[in-house]
Amino acid sequence: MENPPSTADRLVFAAMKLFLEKGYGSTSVQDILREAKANAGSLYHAFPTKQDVLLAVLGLYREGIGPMLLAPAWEGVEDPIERIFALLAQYRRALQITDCTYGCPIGSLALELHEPDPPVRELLATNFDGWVEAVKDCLDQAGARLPRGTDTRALGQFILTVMEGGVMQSRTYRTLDAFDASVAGLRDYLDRLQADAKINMRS
Amino acid sequence: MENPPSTADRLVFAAMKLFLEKGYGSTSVQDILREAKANAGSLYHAFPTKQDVLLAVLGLYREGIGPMLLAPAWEGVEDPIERIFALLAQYRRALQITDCTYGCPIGSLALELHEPDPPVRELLATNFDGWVEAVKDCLDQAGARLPRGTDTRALGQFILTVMEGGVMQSRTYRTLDAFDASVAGLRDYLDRLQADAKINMRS
DNA sequence: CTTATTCTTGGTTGACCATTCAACTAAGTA
DNA sequence: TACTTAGTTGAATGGTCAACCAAGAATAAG
Repeated sequence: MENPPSTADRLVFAAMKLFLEKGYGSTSVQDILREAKANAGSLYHAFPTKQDVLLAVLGLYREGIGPMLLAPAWEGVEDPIERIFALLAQYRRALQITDCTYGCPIGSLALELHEPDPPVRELLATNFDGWVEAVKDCLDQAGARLPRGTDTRALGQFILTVMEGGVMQSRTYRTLDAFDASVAGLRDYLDRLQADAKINMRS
Repeated sequence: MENPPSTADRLVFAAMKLFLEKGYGSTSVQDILREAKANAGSLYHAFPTKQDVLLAVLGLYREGIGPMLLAPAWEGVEDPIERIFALLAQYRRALQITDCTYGCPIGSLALELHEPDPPVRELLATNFDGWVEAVKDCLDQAGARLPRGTDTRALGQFILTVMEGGVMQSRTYRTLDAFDASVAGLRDYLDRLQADAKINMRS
C-alpha cells in the first residue's frame, strides 16, 4: 500500500474529491481525468461507465466509516453517548473548515440522484445502515442509561436524521446556527431520556 | 385568475413539476418547453436564463407555503402542537403516494445545487425561513405547554431538521420506516417537553 | 387603418457531454 | 526469440445542452 497508487485508485480518489465538491452530475468525466492525470481510455478500461466510478466511490465511503470517520472522531472519547456527539462534532468541523459548503457526501448524493439506478440506491442505503449501526452500538453500550425498552435502532435513525437535516440547513444558510440548534435539540432529548431512565431505575 | 394561464405561468408550473420529479440539473430547457407546450424563444423572452426559471419556481413555493401547504394540512386541526404533526403527516402522504420518490422540493434543491448562485441560495433560505416561522408560530401558541424559556425558533429549526432528514432517508430506503422513526422520536421529545412544563408549572 | 409593442416560432450555434476505438507501450511467459 | 496480456494514449463520434436570433403573428395604441 506504499507503492504508487494504481490508475484506477487515482481515478476513484479524484472522483471522490470532485463528487464531494461539485456533486455527481456536475462532475464530468473530463474533470475526473484532469484531476487524476489520466486519459479517457484508462478510465473506461477500469470502469464500464461513469456510474461504476460512483459505485466505487460509495464503496470506499462504506469501507471508510470505521477507520476514516469513527476512529478519528472517537479518539480519547470513551463514553458511548459522548461518542455520538463526538461524531456529530466531526461533521460540524467539516462544515466549519469549508465555510458550510461540504456536508455529508452520502446525504448530498442521496438527494442529488433523484431516481438512482438500484445498485447506486442500495449502496447509499448501505452507507446509511453502517452509520446507523455504529450509533446503535453506542446506544446499546449506554444500556441502562436509556429508558427500558428504547428502540436503539430507531433512535439511531433519528440521530442520522438530525445530522443530515442540520447539515442541509447549515449548507443553505452558510451558517452553523441550524446545525448547532439541531444538535442542541438532540442533546436536550438524550439528556431527558437519561434523566427518565435514572428516575425509573427502581421497578 | 380564471383566464388561461400565460405562457410564462405555464413554463413556471411545468418547471416546478419537472424540478420536483427529476431535479434541476437533470431537467433540460427542452423538457420544460415540451411539458409547457411552448417554444424556446418564449421561455427566453420571459426569462433571461434557466436559472431565472428556478428563481420563479422558488418564489412560487415561498408564496405557496401558506395557501398550498399549511392550509390543507391544518384543515380541522386546531391544536398548535398537533398542527406541527399534521404538517409532517402531509410530507408523509407525499412520500407515500409517490413510493418514496418525491420529498421536500426545497430540501432536494438545496442539496442538489452544491454552490448555488447567491440569489438561488437566498431564496432557498427564505423558503426554509418561512417554514420554520410557521412552526415557530405554532410553538409560540402552545405557550405555557412548553418549558419556560424554550427557544421556539431553535426548536422550529430542529423540527425542520427532523422533517428533511427523515425525508432524505425514506427516499433512499424507499420505505417510510426512517421517516416514521424520526417523527416518532420528535413526538416523544415534544411529549417530554410538555410533561416537564406541566410538572414545573408551580414556580 | 397605421404604427408600435409584445410575444411566439423554430431553426441554429457552439460548447460540452459520456463513451468508443484503433494504435501503441510495457511487462510477463515460454 | 516470439507471443500474450494488461494498461495507456488521445482523437473521434454522436448526442444533448443552454442560449441566441431573425422573422412572423398577435395585440394594443394613436
